[in-house]
Amino acid sequence: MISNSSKYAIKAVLYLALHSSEDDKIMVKDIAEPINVPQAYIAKLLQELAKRNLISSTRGPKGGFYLSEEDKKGNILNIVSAIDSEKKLNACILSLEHCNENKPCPLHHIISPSKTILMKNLKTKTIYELSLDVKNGKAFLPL
Amino acid sequence: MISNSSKYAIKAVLYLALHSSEDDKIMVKDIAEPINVPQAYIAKLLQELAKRNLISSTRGPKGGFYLSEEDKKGNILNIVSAIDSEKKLNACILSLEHCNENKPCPLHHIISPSKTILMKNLKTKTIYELSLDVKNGKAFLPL
DNA sequence: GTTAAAATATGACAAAAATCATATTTAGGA
DNA sequence: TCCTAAATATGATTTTTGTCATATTTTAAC
Repeated sequence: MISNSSKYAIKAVLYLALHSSEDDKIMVKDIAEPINVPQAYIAKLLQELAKRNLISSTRGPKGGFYLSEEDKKGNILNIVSAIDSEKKLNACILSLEHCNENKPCPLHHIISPSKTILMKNLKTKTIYELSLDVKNGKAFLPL
Repeated sequence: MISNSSKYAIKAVLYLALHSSEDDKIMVKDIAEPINVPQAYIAKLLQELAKRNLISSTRGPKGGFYLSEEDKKGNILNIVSAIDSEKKLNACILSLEHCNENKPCPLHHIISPSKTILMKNLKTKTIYELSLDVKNGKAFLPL
């Protein structure tokens, strides 16, 4: 339901939230190591996020990836949606089709509460707020 | 987190719960079609479940798969565990390591409530109870 | 016992996801 | 303006997952 790629992307974005700014861009090679994801792999993911304006980047010397103030207002669900396909996300965790509150499949009531909560939580907090938790010692890195 | 194979297995088991008994075994070819899963594929999955005693089977003429009374007391989590690896199941939905209540990663509180609920729900109801929901019109098939 | 009907075991093949490699484009600084 | 440092684009390779095929074993019925 949530791919490995998404998880890597989340790691990278949180890393950027904590360590980058418009004047302090970070190159892929300096992101890959601390978050423990292969460089070529995370590069591809970051490029995709940049293309969708979820993170920012500039090329050339002194270039790199960073989060603008606007970017920091984004949420985790945005990241996951960008990497995984929309369909996968909306699918029931057990991918049952034609299944809803009115005409539930036998598993609907088993699955749907957790899905509802997950979706809500994934978009409630901003990237910025999540990074604050780390600064305040309420949460810990590395992931 | 929950593979396609698991979902197919669940479908098949629910089908067996509704249509089979010790005196009424069902051959793979008669399961594959109604649940809309390739025969050779579901066969492999059912064999795995049978090996782990989550469902029952006998070979030869008049043979087939079925659920014993004991089998019907099982839950969905058993099925999923048998097909997907233990590690995958226990992993955080975002597969963050070394992450717990005391030392949560930034996403822990976003993820863990939904995971807790899912795990609980997956083992609360028995296969039998789920099949009753269908008989009573509280839930609907096919999935 | 022999036969036929079923599951079982094994493994080949295909598709998708994850990983890695390389050539191209852009931007800053000498 | 030219060189170099960075992202970007593209796509090749590997691994995992899903799908299919076939030979073997077991069991019931005659």
